Amino acid sequence: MRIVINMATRRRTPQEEERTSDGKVEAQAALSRLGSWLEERGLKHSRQRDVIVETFYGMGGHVPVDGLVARVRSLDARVSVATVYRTMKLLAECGIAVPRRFDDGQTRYEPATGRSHHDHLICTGCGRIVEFENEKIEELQNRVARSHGFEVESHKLELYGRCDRCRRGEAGSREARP
Amino acid sequence: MRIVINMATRRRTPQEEERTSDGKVEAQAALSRLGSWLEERGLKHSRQRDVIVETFYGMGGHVPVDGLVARVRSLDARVSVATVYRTMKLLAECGIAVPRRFDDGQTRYEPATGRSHHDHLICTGCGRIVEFENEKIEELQNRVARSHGFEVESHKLELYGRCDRCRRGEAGSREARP
DNA sequence: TGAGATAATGAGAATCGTTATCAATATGGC
DNA sequence: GCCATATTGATAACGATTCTCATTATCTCA
Ligand SMILES: [Mn+2]
Ligand SMILES: [Mn+2]
Ligand SMILES: [Zn+2]
Ligand SMILES: [Zn+2]
Repeated sequence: MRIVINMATRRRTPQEEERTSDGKVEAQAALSRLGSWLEERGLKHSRQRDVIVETFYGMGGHVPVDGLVARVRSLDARVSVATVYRTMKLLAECGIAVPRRFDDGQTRYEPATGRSHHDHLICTGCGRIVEFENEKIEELQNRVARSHGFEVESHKLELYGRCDRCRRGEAGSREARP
Repeated sequence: MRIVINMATRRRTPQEEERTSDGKVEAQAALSRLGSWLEERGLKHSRQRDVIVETFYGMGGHVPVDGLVARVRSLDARVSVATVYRTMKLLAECGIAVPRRFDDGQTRYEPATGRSHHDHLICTGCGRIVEFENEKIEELQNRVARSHGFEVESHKLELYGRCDRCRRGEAGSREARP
């Protein structure tokens, strides 16, 4: 077995993340990170920000804002949509969440703490989203960009298709169809 | 020199297309293709569809709908936005135009006739859009998808970064900033 | 050529996701 | 607790696109 500190601190792959994350510890880390980020720039804490962060981390995956609003409101019915949108923007700014816009015109957020860059496979049947990393593709992207005089700052790579489950006729849907 | 028929009929690369397309001949081809497509399903053709197709092909590149509307209206001020949207959807359906949604929330269309699949480099400085094809990336995409049980139907690959011109400080803008 | 059937159009209302406005409220340092 | 000010909630506004529906154009066939 490896040294525990090592296991805990290195970046996890998407697959590992999916297996190990239960939301609770991640949420705590995110909250304290948000806390110091806010203090550094003279901003204030709030009850609703805490609720939103905890709920967000509790949901996991690629969370659409309206879904998050619904879940948050089941805990505190007075939280407004505006606050949820504002808070998720904050989380993106301070590196706690990453916004994703797939092809269905709504922004989803996914937890970012301790996770590495990855791209997405999206099932056009059931909406399932699978993450992958491919160093070779990234390398080729940089190469083709440079050959056209570009320096890549970011990229978007989404593969749309049918997952194995859907090709067999089942219609399981764990993530809402995007 | 190669045989002329061969040069004229094979699919052109993005770069060749950019150099050779003047819009006029392409527009004629597109119009007749649209004509038979409409007749095949008992639809009618119309003055405004002709104007829209001609204008669209005259503009070239990656045309935002509002830009197309403006240009069309300079020829016929009565054409409504609804008609332009409807027509562009038609053109997409019959394979004359391809819709593209880059990261600025508006749909652009590009001419599709006789062009091959390609992806895009987008300059975050001036909005310039450069097209590229990379067979190796496509191959790797299929491979990674299959390894996760997916069969790719379509994909989106966009590389965002700064072009050579912009990195040198110029701010030339041939395509509107997306 | 003209009537009838129906597809297409134009104007504007409606939609959707998101952001802006602004008065009311909460927070944090003193 | 007080005050300055950051945050909130309710709702209006927004931009892109689609929908509605009454009017108009196109096509077919006599
Ligand atoms: Mn992800
Ligand atoms: Mn293109
Ligand atoms: Zn599926
Ligand atoms: Zn540029």
